[in-house]
Amino acid sequence: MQKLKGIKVLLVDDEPNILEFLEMGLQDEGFEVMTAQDGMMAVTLAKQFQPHIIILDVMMPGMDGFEVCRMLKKSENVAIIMLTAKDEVDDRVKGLMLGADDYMMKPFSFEELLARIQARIRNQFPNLMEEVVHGPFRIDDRRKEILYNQRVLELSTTEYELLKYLVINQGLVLSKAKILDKVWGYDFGGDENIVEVYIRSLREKLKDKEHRLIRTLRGSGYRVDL
Amino acid sequence: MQKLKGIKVLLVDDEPNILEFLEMGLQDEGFEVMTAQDGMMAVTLAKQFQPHIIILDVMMPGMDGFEVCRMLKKSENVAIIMLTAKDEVDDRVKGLMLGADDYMMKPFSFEELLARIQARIRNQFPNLMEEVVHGPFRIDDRRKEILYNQRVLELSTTEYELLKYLVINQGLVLSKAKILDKVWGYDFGGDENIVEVYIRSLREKLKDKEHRLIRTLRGSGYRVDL
DNA sequence: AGTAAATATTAAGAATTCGTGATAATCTTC
DNA sequence: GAAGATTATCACGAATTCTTAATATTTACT
Repeated sequence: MQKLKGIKVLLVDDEPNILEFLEMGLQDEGFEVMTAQDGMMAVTLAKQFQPHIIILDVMMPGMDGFEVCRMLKKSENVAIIMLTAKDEVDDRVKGLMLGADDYMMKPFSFEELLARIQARIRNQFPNLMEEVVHGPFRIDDRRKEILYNQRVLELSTTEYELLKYLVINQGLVLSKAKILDKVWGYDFGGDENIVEVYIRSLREKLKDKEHRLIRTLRGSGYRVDL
Repeated sequence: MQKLKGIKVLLVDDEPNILEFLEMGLQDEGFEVMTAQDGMMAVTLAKQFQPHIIILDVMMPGMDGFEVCRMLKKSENVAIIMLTAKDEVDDRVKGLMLGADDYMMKPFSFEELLARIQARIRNQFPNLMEEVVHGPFRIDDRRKEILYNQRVLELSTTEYELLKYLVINQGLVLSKAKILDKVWGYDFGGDENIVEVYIRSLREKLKDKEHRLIRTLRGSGYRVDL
């Protein structure tokens, strides 16, 4: 498995045992870890420590996880994974989770948490991975730039997000529904046609006239071949 | 002027005013700063945060500065500067200070503290010194001046702070929300438009007619390219 | 080949975001 | 307290981006 270097993780939970358990485990994996036991502390620490990712328990005395998530998402570029007990998950909670990037139900295995963290990092900070270069593509997320054959592509935000998603999942077939979910968000009401429109725009900018780079798999979706 | 980058400082004092004053000043100088208001917290934070240097007030309720110093010096590789009120300094205190690397008597000027910190760092972490020239920009934080191509820019305070923030984070995309947070403060109530207005003013003074120096990334923010 | 479904292409208008100049409010300085 | 600089607000036009919808083309299947 790939090792991530210099990734900062902030753990927030009111149970010291869990906190310590996770802290030791993550440090062992090479993460830089800090911990907070309540919401206020979490917000303060997040501003100071500037973590890449926050593992955030929903149920806490005082300011709860939702509140913390809302406050930080506004201004900080950080991935948030929410933790919740299994029996707390109803629709209301699910709704509130939406600000987060991912969520997990307790109890979970440490391996699972690790996998989720890696997935988040890959998604949100692909430049921190040792592998930033996907064939002729180079994704620089901090600059919000994608290079194709050493040339900067002039992309709108949506085009950028879409191409990034496609390239990162290079080799996989991605259905339009899935693309819509990931790039436009689960609550996008419009037609799937918009994906086609954007794919076309990307192909044009990539001079992919023959559709060899971004392949159409009729009935299944699209796939980037490198 | 030489600048220190990535130096972590932990401030420990029970007076929030002093704490805040020093924190802002040091952050302004480019240090990574965290704060603690009592001895217990200081020890906990020191273990997690692994600061290069600790500024430690002697007189605190609960665990006092000596105690904290003793505990940390045993196991952590950290420089400690102790702070004490002038009238507390007798021979007994001097004796106890010996564990520390340096000490200062209150009141002291910020400049003095800076000098001491720099001296300590030079001594204990000589490999961390760095020059602060960002391409054609030279930021002189003591004079609150920014030079662009050897010319002094005539900037208002806000313009100065904004340009400094942009230049220091050169190459990164900074959202307007984030800029507001960092330059105007988290509690600024107004509209994000003010960022646009100031960006415009900076572009004018930088003669950046083509927006090549300060680029707009529509929907994402701004980015300085050097 | 004929047909239906899926995808591609295009263009137009809706919506959003940004830039700009004017102006009001606030703070400084003499 | 007048003059000047600075900061903040506002409104509107310009520019870009997003979305939709209508039409064309391709593909799969009978």
